[in-house]
Amino acid sequence: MHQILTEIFKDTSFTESEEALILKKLKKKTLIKGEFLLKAGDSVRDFFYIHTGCLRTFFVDDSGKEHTLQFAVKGWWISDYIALFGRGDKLAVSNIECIKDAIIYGVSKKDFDTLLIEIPLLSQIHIQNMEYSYAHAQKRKLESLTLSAKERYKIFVQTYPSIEQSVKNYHIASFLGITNESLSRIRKEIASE
Amino acid sequence: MHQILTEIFKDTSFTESEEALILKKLKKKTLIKGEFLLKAGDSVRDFFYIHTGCLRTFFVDDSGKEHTLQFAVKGWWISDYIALFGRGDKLAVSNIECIKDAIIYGVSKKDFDTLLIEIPLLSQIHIQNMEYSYAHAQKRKLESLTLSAKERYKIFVQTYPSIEQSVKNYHIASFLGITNESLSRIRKEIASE
DNA sequence: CGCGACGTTGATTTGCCTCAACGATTGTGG
DNA sequence: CCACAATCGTTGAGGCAAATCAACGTCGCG
Repeated sequence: MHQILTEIFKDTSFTESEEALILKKLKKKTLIKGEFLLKAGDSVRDFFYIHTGCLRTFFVDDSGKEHTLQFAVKGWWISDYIALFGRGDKLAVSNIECIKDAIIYGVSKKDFDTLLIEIPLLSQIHIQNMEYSYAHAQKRKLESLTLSAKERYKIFVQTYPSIEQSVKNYHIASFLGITNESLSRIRKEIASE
Repeated sequence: MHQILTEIFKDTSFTESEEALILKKLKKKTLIKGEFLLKAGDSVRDFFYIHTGCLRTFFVDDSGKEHTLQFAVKGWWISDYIALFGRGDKLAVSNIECIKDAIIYGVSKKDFDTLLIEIPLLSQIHIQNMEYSYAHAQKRKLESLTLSAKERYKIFVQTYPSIEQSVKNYHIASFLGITNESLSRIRKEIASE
C-alpha cells in the first residue's frame, strides 16, 4: 500500500483496486512559507490533506482585520469549507496561507464525490469525520460563548501544542477572536501566575 | 409512499423496501410546549426530525446562564450533536426544550448508522446534509467574529423569519450570545431607524 | 547593518454586561 | 371571567473586559 494512504486512512483496509482509485485522484503539492493555496474570490474546487508543515484559513473583514478560522497540521484536512460545502457559487470567501513549509495532497470535491460512490467504505469514513468535525465545531462555539479570552487561550495551548510552535502570536489572536494586544496582555498575566 | 418520508426526503426516490426499512426505525413523538426532550446528563442516543412545532437546544453554563445553540422548526433535525457525534461518553451537555407544541420523528444513531450501510442513497443524502451543516456552522462562526450584536440580530430575523414568531426574546438573545437587555435596546434602536 | 515585521505597554474608548426597578403581558386558580 | 401572580420586556445607572489608538523596543532577514 502506498505510504500516504496508510498515513491518511490509518488501519482502514481498502482493496488494491480501491487504493488505486484513490491514489489516482490525489495530487501532491509542496508549498513554502508565505505561499497562498487559495485567495478570496478564487473558485474553490479542492480540499487538501496536510502531510507536513502548517497552514491556516483566514477571512479578511471589511475593516481589513483578519480572522483565522482554522489551523491545519499533519493529519488534518483544509479548505474553504464555506464555499466548498455551501450552496453558494463556490467562490472562496477565505484565504489559505502556508505558515510553515508544507507537503500536502489535494483532491477535488468532484473526484471525491465520485470516490464516495465507488467506495462505500470511504463514505463511512467521511461520514464519521464530518460528524466528528461538526461536533467539534459546536463545542468550539460553546467555548467561545461561555469562556473568557484567557480561558480560551489556555484551552488552545493545551489542545494544539503542536500548532503553537509554528504560528505567530497574531495568528493565534485572530483565531481566538481577540486583538494582538489583548493576547499579549493575557500571556503576560499567565506568565506571572 | 408514506407521507412523512416524502416530507423528509423530498424528491429522493428510495425503493419500496428501502422505504420500509427507514419507516420501521422512525418513532413518532408528540410534545407540548415546555416539555423537555433531553436534559444535560442524559445519555444521547437519538436525533429527531421536526414535522411541526419548534424546539431549541441550549446549554447552561456554570453561572446559570443559558446559551441557545440551535432552533429547529419543520424540516430540521435536532439533537445534542456534541454528545451524539463526539468521541466522548455520549452524555448530553445540552438540553432540548419544546417551545411550541410539536410532532417529531426520532431515530437512534445506531439504527441510522445501520440504515446508512444498507441504503447507499441515504449515505449520499446524509453526507450532503452534513457538509451543508458544516459550511453553515462555519459561516455563523464568521458572523459572530465579524459582526456586531445589532447586525447579527438583523441577519437572524432575515434568515429565520419563521422562527422569530415562536420564540421569546430571551431565546433569541441567548442564541445571539447577548443579554435580554442588550437585545431589547437593539430592537429599540432598529425600530427608530 | 538597517529596515520592516512583530510583540509589548500605556492611555483612552466602547460595546455589552450587571444590577435594579418597573411596566406589560400571560396564564392560572378561584 | 376576573384577579392576581409569575413571567417577560424595557429602561436606567454604573462597571468591566477587550478594542482602539499610539508609541516604542526587539528580533530576524535581506
